[in-house]
Amino acid sequence: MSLQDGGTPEPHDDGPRPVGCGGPGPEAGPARRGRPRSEAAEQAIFDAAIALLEGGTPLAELSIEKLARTAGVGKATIYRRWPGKEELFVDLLRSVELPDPVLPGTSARDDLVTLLESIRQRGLAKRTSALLHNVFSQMQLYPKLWNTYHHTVIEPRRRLGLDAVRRGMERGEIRDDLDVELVNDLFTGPLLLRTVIRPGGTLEPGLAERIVDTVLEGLRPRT
Amino acid sequence: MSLQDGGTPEPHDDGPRPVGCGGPGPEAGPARRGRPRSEAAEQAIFDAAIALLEGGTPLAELSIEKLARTAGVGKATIYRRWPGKEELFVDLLRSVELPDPVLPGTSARDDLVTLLESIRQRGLAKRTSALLHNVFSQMQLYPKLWNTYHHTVIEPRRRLGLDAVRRGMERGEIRDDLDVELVNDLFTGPLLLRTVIRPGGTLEPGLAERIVDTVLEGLRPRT
Amino acid sequence: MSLQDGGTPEPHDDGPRPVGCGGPGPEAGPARRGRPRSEAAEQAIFDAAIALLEGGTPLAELSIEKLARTAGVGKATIYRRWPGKEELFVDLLRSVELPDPVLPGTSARDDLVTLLESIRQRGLAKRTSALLHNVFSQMQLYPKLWNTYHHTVIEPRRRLGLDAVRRGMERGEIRDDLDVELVNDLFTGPLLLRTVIRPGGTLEPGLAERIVDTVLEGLRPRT
Amino acid sequence: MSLQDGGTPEPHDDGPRPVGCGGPGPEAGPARRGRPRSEAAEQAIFDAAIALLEGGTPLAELSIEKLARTAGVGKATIYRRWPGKEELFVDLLRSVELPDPVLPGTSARDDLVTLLESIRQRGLAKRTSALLHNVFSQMQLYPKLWNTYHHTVIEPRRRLGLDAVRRGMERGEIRDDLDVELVNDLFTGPLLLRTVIRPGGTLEPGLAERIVDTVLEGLRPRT
DNA sequence: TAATAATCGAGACGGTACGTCGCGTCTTCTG
DNA sequence: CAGAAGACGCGACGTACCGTCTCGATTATTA
Repeated sequence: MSLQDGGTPEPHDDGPRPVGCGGPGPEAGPARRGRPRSEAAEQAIFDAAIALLEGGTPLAELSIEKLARTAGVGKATIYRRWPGKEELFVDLLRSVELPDPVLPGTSARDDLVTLLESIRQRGLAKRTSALLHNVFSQMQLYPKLWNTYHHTVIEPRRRLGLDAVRRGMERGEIRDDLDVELVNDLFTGPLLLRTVIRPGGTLEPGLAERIVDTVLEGLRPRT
Repeated sequence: MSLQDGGTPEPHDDGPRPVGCGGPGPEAGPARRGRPRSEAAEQAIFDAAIALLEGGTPLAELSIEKLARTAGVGKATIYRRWPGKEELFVDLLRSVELPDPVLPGTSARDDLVTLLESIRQRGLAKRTSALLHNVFSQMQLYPKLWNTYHHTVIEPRRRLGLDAVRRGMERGEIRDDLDVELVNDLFTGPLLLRTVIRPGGTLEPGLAERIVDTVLEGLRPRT
Repeated sequence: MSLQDGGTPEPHDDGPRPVGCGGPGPEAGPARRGRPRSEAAEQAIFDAAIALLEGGTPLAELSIEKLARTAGVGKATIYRRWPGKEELFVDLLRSVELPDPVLPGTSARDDLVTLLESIRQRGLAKRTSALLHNVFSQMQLYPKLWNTYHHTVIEPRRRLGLDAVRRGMERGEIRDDLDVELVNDLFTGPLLLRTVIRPGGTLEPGLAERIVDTVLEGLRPRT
Repeated sequence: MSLQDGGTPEPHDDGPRPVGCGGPGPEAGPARRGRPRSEAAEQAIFDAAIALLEGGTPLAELSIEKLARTAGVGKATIYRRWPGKEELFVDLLRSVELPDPVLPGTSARDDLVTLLESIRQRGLAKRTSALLHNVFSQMQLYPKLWNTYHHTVIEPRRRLGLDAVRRGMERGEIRDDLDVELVNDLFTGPLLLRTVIRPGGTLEPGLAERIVDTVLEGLRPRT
């Protein structure tokens, strides 16, 4: 599925239309024929989807039929772009996702705080935006949607965390006798718990710092 | 929703039928008239649901229609018992859920290890049983199903964790200048992360101990 | 296709529903199960079809979708009864067809005049009723519809004509050295020509007598 | 509809293009600009249509879309030439229709036999050619197609028949106290009955003569 | 024992959505 | 310009489920 290409956030297209160049320059393309797809229609579809989701429509009830009607678009125009609902939602989701954070690299603590803060921000955005909250909280229904989201959004950030932990171990900031994967989960687990599993969980400011510091220091009373 | 009554695992019934007794003997009720509901039908419905889910049917495609057909049961027989799919699944889920663990109370570490181990076991059960994994991993689609599961399964265990942490603070095993909720999340977050958010995550034996000990001790290198 | 059973003008049904008894009495049936089909719905479908056709809708544009909408009926209710448009139209057509004429048998001339007069009447009915005219004049599009109509309506009347001609030959009213089929066509051909092939053709009163008498007497001038 | 012009068998064109000359040289017209229409495309369309119809496609299922795909032609290229399916079929039909017969004029009998024989030949051609039979037998669906065919093919031959009958009356070969229209229908009706209404009807050699002679002589036994 | 009443499997009911196909129009690029 | 290619909004196709509603038949309690 081209949705997992990870790099290009371009809309999906596995139809009969020649997928284009792949070459280095725009002059290399075989000049795809026929009327090009309307960007306006594409935007109308996205807009309608967001409007419906913000209007309270649950993801499970967002039918292609209603979507086309709201967008003033033919159903075929949607099916021409995405094979089904799931792929459409992946694009929709990616179009509003925050970009990967840039880690300062000054220390393991700073990196981890930055990373967790970006997760918190995303969680807050989800909370304020009915759209994202709805989509994300119900996303596990759709395996393809979930997998794609996992590969393109979750996994890259997980790697950021793993790298930060590894660097911290090399610098002596973190014990190096521990499993890197486990250590990473100790940081991200609590935050994701509040964001995804317990959607009502509080994501107050400073939470990222508190988690990082508490995990780093441990819970034992200091004598 | 009567599904949140928490205590009685009896099937839902908000129909015209007098709700009956709940008492120990048949003489306590107003003696409901007419043909009693068939337990065989009920079991056939559960069996069919489990068979279909284990057969690979995604939860989203498990229609009432197909369920009734597979179970050899009339659709009305299903709707007479549950208002919809979600409520049926709640009952189905509860019927295979493990009971709450009993904490030894000997120390905060022991309590938390016991609690996390029970979560791990449930995760393993989900992994071996295609049924539960399917239901749980896709459950967030159905808000009611999710809420009910949250209230009846997740929340009680969260309270167990909170109590264990609080007791640990009182006993001086855990720093008491920390937020109890946060501390609890530090323990359960990593495990739920692997169970729910990252379903491929490893749940190897000893994971509970490792999480608890690492979080308790912190990540700072010991001099 | 049960539409060619010729005898019973009952609606078509080749679905999963057990077709019933076939036995001699109504008590022999295996007591078909489930909710019986609604006669009201059936009538509503017919009414809507007639209303639409009389309202000027060409047969080719009479979609099942519009029909269901007009009748206030689900599409499945239509497809449950007829496999497609053609079979529905056969029933519709038969429901307004005139019954076979009864031939007096007094003479070949009387029989043939009666037969042709009934064809003329049907043609006139078609002309006044936009419904029948539309259906019939465009019917040849649908091979199944045409075949069924041919077998159940046209062919029986053709046999009536053949019998009348044969009796006339036996009685000495008609030369018996001629092909019966050809003779019959000499009578019915002109009338059907005006009715079907040249729909604007005149079907004035007395036409049946004139055709029969002219064909019987021949065109040669009497000396 | 320009399709009823009767004379020129040129393809329909009511578009913006100046209709051109018909003259022998390019200097006679207003010098139409731009690329001229491709005759190859036109032929490809006809060929594709005939191939599909002979391949068994019913007229009702011969979509413009499939036609263009089969012909390797853009849909616009078809719509540029004909307003719709019907007009295309008229041209298609005319391109394979036999020319009007030339009546010998020696006697009413000879004229009528010649005329009926040409109808019989057309019927036979239809029977051997799956194309024409399909088109003609299903043509009544399309009112415009039917009307055009009627005006350009049927009506001229009807006039031929009427003239022949009239001449026969003037010559004393046919009783002149009869309605000319009726007499004509007596001849053509039986043959068209077998050709169109009862497509399985036999069109054996000598049928034309037998019909004409029988109608002329009448059915009364000669004493 | 007979009447009553709620259940059973079965399936029809009016709807909504599915994903596909064809309509006739349009918009792009190539000849 | 006309050519092919194909996207556009639209609407019908035939199927699947939704949740509700009759059916005849079954199985209890109550009279």
